[in-house]
Amino acid sequence: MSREPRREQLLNAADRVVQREGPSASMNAIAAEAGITKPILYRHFGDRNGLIRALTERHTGGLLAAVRAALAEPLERRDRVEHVLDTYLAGIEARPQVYRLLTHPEPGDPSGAGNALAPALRQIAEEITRAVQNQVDLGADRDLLAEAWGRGITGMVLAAGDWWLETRPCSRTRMVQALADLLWGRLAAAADLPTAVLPAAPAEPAAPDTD
Amino acid sequence: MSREPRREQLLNAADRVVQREGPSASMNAIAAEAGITKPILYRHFGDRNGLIRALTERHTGGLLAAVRAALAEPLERRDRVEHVLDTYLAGIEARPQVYRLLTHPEPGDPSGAGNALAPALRQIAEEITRAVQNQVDLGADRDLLAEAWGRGITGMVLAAGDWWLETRPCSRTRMVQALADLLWGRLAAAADLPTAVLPAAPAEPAAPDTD
DNA sequence: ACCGGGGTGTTACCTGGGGTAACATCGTCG
DNA sequence: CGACGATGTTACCCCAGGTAACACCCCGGT
Repeated sequence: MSREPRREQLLNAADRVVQREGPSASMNAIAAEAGITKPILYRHFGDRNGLIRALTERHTGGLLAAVRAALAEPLERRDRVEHVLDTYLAGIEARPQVYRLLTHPEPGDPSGAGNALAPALRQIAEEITRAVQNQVDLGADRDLLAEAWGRGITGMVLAAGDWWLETRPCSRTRMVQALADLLWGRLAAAADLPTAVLPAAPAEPAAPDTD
Repeated sequence: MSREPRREQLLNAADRVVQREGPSASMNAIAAEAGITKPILYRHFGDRNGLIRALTERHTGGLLAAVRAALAEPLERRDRVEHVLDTYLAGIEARPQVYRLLTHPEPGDPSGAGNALAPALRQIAEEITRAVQNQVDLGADRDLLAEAWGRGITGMVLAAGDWWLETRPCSRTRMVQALADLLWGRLAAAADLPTAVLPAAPAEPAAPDTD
């Protein structure tokens, strides 16, 4: 038979293991879960990265499509942005395993710049960039701003969403509001607090652990 | 003699190797560079993570201190934010090796949520949170907003800075402007572009709000 | 009926990295 | 001197990624 069906079965097994043990699951474990041995996995996926990549693509497709759709909703801009934020947070909330794969940069990557965002997130960043380019009038700077903002917003949501998932400090809608407010310049618009400036020395205000 | 001097020498060697081979350099390689063998490294640093952590702390101290200082500059808020952004970008620009360590989440981490930001970046996020809490009047939501924004801004700068370092699409000051503009709500304030709806949409809404 | 190819699967092995045990040495301080 | 705390070593363990060589099974072509 064509290799595709088997591949799917193997991915199912890999999926189970990864959801149980995290993205660092060993090839042996995955093979065992599939009831077979390693060489078969390597025949199908080349190497570990290939397997993880296939798994990631399979999982992130839904989230990416959802974000893309949210970016195209015919809403007021603020509502659309909130919708996108909510879509992303809902996605990572519903399936944390997906989230783990999503943010897993490059399994055993060589290093260097360019991998602060995992591939799946890079795709989301590109969607945002495209949406900004298509929807917002930014004058001559549009390309630069759209790209920088696409990456920046993606990173912002990644880091904030990660923190939210971990500590659950508030409801999802409230988190969406907080992030949308940030994007809407609330940081810039808010008033100064009166004093609260550093005393005089470069000393510590409260608890600056010097790691 | 106290262990400290030797430790420093070992860190120097590790530093050389990491800068040459990236953060995935092996303990053997580091030991060889130091002219010794593995067990000594383990005596000093416990395990690989300990070594990398020590290396990271050594390198990121400067950047963290610089960012902290920038956050406390007595400037208009916009200028202060630009100053912080510029400080960060200048830091990663000047020493990309530092940057690599900075963003290296947890060497061989177990996975899960909470490590989207590497430890060093988490410290930066905390600094931002503190600064926002101390300097900006955000009403009742201050704690939530400050924390969410601290993480969010850090992630934004991480992702955008990563892209900037990699592709160098513009000068540093221009990049700073782009990010500050984003934080200042320029995305929200800009006008809509006229049409630019998705071409592949199944059906076009008769009177889409604002697309 | 035979054979070959593409699929399935296996056992056994290599490489190399993290990490440890056991042992040997040197210098200093009581 | 002896003990301690540092230096260092060789040799080993465990396990993960990855590969070689071999075996089976089915199906379609000649």
